[in-house]
Amino acid sequence: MLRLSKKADYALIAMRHLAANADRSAVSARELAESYDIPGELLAKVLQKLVHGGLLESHQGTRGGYVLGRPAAAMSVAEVIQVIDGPLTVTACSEIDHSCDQFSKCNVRDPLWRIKDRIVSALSSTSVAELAADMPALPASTAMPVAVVRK
Amino acid sequence: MLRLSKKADYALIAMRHLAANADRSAVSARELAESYDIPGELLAKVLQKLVHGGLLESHQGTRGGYVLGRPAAAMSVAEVIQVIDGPLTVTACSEIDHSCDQFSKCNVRDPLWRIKDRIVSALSSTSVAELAADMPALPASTAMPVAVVRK
DNA sequence: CTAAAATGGACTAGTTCGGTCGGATATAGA
DNA sequence: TCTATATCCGACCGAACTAGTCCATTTTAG
Repeated sequence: MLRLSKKADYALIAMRHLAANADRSAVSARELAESYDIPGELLAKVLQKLVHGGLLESHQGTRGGYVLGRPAAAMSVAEVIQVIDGPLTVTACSEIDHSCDQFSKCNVRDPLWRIKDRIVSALSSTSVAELAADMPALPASTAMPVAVVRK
Repeated sequence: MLRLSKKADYALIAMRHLAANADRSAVSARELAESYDIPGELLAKVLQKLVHGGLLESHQGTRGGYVLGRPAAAMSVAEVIQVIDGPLTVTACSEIDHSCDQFSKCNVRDPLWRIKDRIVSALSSTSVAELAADMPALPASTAMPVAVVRK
């Protein structure tokens, strides 16, 4: 699998939106949720975590909302994911967690850790700014010719 | 997260073992399970999947067991994982699955797919043979000086 | 014939995940 | 000062998934 969680997805979508509209003032959780059809209260949680992680700044009260905590170029996809889902690990074990039943006898740990490093580097070398630069703007309906979908 | 499943772990451990002992005759599921403290019947299922996927060959009956289906150098970690856990996907959506609620409005899909490609390439470029070459042999207790573990 | 092995389906307990609910606090603007 | 609109935060819930179990069948070497 290696799939990232829905919360992490939502976080990246929100970060990308805020990066693309960095000029505008704070954007509310509600506005983001409606723009992307994300359950509002869940997105709110995600945004709060991003605030705790220092990736966003929040402004409470009427006309409040969220703004990037740092320049988009200085925040990586890896950071966003880690703030939401915790440490990036491919295996159950890590340098500080030997609790896996197979730890002592495991014969694939080292090579897998090395693969993990490559994955982390792929995620770390992509900045939120790059996410935002990737596609035109939001409402510009991405009219790419969708390939025929067969079940 | 991005963690791979326990079954995939078990599969890799087994593949590595069989690659390292490719000279010997078939190894039984039971023997593998005992060597690595893996629940026997679960490992059996995993091995069966690997057979279906063509990565292993099985011999039934007394003194039966499993052997590599191809040279270890011709099987990648990516293949093993896919045979066990299905297609490698980072996002809920893919080229053939647009069922994600956010698909139409998603603004991070393309960059994430590109990251996925990098991950797949990391997994595809590591062969089972490399796994096996990585550490000495099995019982040679890896006496690496374990760093002090705190909490 | 028998013991050891793979095969394969059904089932279960536990955990995680996505999502919801409710209340508390903060604040801009009328 | 009052109110609508926000963030904040903890508790909760159902569904899906995961790891693991159980059991019955088939194959085959000795």
